[in-house]
Amino acid sequence: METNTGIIENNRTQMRRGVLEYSILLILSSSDEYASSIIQKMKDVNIIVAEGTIYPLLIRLKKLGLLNYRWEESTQGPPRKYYMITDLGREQLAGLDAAWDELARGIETIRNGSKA
Amino acid sequence: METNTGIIENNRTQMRRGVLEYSILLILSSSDEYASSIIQKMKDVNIIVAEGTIYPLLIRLKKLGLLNYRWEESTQGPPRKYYMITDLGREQLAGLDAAWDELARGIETIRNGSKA
DNA sequence: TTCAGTACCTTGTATTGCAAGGTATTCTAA
DNA sequence: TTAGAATACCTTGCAATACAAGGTACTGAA
Repeated sequence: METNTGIIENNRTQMRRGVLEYSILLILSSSDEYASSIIQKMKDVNIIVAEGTIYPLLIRLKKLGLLNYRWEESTQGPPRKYYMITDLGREQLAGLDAAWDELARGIETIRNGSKA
Repeated sequence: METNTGIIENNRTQMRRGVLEYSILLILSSSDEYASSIIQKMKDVNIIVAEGTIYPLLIRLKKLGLLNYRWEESTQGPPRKYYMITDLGREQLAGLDAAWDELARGIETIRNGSKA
């Protein structure tokens, strides 16, 4: 059992890594969210990400001017840091959309080539 | 000018990284190739990869038993090391196909969610 | 006042892609 | 025969970064 620390699981992780920032910007482009809710939304689509990954990343994207945040009280625990996307963030997101499309097209092409 | 060492280029690279092994296995699943021709085939679909990346990777995949190679004379230079995929390689490739599909579906879902 | 739940954040480690540099073979032209 | 260009192989060292693990702090209930 647990033979699955192999190539596949490893690559699944690698693939995820490539789209982390992209996913975050995508999620925030439709609504403001706080770290835990972003993690949950990603988990919902099987993109698993750890806390230790998301916090530094959000801070980095904030520093780059792609995100901002506001504090908001919660009735069920400590205050939440809601992140929102900036205009610059939306600009960059458009570029990432294009990058993703290009990659997906590339993979598709190789895949089809291997059927020929 | 050259403001493009920014988030986008960086992420484009990151995205590529996630699919390096996958692309190599895909390419080798349809024909045997040597390092330079793999690099060229990937470049053809806009997945840029450096020599210093591909050689260690091929060696690693060989060690893992996913690839094998044979030497072949060339009329235009030094002998070429042709890599071929093994049965184990094909098995793993199937897993990577699934991993890619899952990721692509996940991104697609988030994307559509952000239109709603 | 203690515990569980939620939310935030930091540190250290390990992986790994790539730039740069290096070796070797073949062919061509001087 | 020797110099250079083209092709092909490979290694070393650096930098980036995801994550596991560990830590702080606020809230409400028992």
